[in-house]
Amino acid sequence: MEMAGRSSGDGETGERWTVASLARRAGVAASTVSRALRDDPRISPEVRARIAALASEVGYTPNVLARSLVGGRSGLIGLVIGPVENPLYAALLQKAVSRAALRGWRLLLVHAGAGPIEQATADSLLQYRVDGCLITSAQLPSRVATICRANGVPLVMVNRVAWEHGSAVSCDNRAGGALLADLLVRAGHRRLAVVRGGPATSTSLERTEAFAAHVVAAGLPAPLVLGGANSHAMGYATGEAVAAMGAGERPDGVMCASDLLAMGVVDALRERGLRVPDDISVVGMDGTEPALRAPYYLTTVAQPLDDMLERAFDLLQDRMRGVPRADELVLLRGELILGRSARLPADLAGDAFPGQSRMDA
Amino acid sequence: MEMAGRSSGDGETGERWTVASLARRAGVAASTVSRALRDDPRISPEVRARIAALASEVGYTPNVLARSLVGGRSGLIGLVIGPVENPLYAALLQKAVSRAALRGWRLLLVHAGAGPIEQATADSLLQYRVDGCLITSAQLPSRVATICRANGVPLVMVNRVAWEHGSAVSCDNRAGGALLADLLVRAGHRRLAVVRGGPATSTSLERTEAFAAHVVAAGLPAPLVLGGANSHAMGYATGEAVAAMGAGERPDGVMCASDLLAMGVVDALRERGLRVPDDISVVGMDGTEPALRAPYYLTTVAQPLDDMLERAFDLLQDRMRGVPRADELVLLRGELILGRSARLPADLAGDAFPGQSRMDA
DNA sequence: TTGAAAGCGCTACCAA
DNA sequence: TTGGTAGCGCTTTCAA
Repeated sequence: MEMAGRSSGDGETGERWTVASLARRAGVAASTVSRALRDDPRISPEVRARIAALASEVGYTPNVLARSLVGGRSGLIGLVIGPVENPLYAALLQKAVSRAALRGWRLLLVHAGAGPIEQATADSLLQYRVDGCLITSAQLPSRVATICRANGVPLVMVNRVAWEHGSAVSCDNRAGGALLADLLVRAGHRRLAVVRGGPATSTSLERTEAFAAHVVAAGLPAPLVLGGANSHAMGYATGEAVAAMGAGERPDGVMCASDLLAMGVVDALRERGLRVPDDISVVGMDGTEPALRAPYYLTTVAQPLDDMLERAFDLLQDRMRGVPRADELVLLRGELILGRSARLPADLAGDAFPGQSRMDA
Repeated sequence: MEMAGRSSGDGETGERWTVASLARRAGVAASTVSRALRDDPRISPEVRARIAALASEVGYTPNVLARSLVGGRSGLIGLVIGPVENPLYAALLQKAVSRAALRGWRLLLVHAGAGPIEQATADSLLQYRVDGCLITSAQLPSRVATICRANGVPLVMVNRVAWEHGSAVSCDNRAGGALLADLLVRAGHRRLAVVRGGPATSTSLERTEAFAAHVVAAGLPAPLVLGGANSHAMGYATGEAVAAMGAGERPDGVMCASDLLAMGVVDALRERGLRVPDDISVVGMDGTEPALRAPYYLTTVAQPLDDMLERAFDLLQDRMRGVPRADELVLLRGELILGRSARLPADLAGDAFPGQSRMDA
């Protein structure tokens, strides 16, 4: 009943309409229908209008699978996303979907989560002939990257540095780490600590290394190194450990490799009766939404996710057009967000209350 | 260089291998290759082994698009997911991906987020000939549902009741609401309030209605009705309002339609100096991970997400096989989680500390 | 400006 | 057990 009522030579009842059935119905050739539907200028306005009307009347939808078969492009982008319990990846996912749609691409969800990618799953990239692949995950090695490279599938990674091959768009983690170090140092902190994320994640390494380097360069002792996995639980455990330290050795400022870690640290410190930032300053990095609101109001460096994705899709598009291009690494500057989780330098103290205020990093 | 070295009659250099090129190379017919690769029992073991070896040697990957064209099924499931900043949807997404992979399905990400689905996006369901569709979102009306129905695409909704058509798998929200009401009433709360989510979401309505009904049935005054959107911000605003009430009129127990709301309420109450649960009990619903940990340790009803998805995929699979089946509504019981955000009835008081304890709902 | 025919990569059918 | 052929729905030559 969605189809045309009568099932004469053309509208095969119950079946979906095709270019051929439309052509028969309209009394033209299939090629004409095909061209008309894609607004080929060589088709006369009348015919085009007639076919367009017919198509919309019967609710025709082109079969992209068939189109891809001949055209060679599927319109699909493979998406590998990190653990979405991390709000950062949740945000990336959401933005990626809408941005992809703007370019007429659809996302094939290849993997989500922290676990390794199974072979069968990775194979689907090839089986579905994805035009490109977007990897959003901090883990360094990846089977998907290997497959893409071996098969000429354009690949862009977001929030991670390309490991062996593929292009990448990332926040300038070193700049961010240095920025936070500068902030804490200028605010008068003297005993600092860093809480690291996963040992194999470029983001964590870059952020904490740059922080430490900047602290040392400022003449302070090297920060205490804690953590080692990117999770709230790890942050919490670290916070407990810090709270258990004697007042003489306890750091007065803690830089975390991610907001997730920072939230865990803050939770543990507060549960142990320590006040943030009065007793100890905590800063994070990522700028995820839950970290910016109550009860954290975290001082952090926000990743410019929209810009990152836009650039990532640009890189992908260039390579999908077939133009051979070398791999690129694009670094975008993060934005310092002055929350209420860290003591501020005197010259900034006015900015921090009551909400967050932002300044370019 | 991924291809075979010499480009004789078969291995077209740089191009991907096809059934035809494999056949030429192996000196057999294309149909033989096709059958051999799919382990058709009619192919002799030797030939099959030879072809399998060749295929794996050259790194052949079947083109699913072409296969779908003839076979009629794409192996794709369209996925519409709610706002993933809500950890509930993030968890659902992650579980859906891995569970789909177990059945050999891939997820085509059609939409993510709270916004409405654009027409072009919804059309992709038809264009890519998805075999079925999974909607995970609390919003009641949906363009996608209409499209699926009009085109015979099997549709299952998770965490929401089917609006006009389609099957659905949901947590038994009424039972959950009643369970929480019972818990609070038995613990001696006398002035209760409910914080509702979006006005058009079945989950919110069912949960709060059942809660209220149960409270009234217990002989207490009808709960105060607050809220009206499912977000942390709304929870926070509601918590502020509650905190501002005079001690005489302020509720002593608040039931929230979601964990997200409950977290907001708790954050606001605490920021205003009220203690949870000493001054006021707060319970949520969903059982999302952030709500279960510090600083919330929420008392809530956890949705059995794994079971829900499994059932949803079962429903989908039945309908994808072509067997005509009526729409079904599957309700699964949630699990009461005794956290630390609500005062407990005397008979349960021992269970609640120090971690969470669980009991079947 | 339109039509006829070939073919994308694969599977299914009918013979051999 | 294997091969040839047709055809899925579409686009794209090449002719008319």
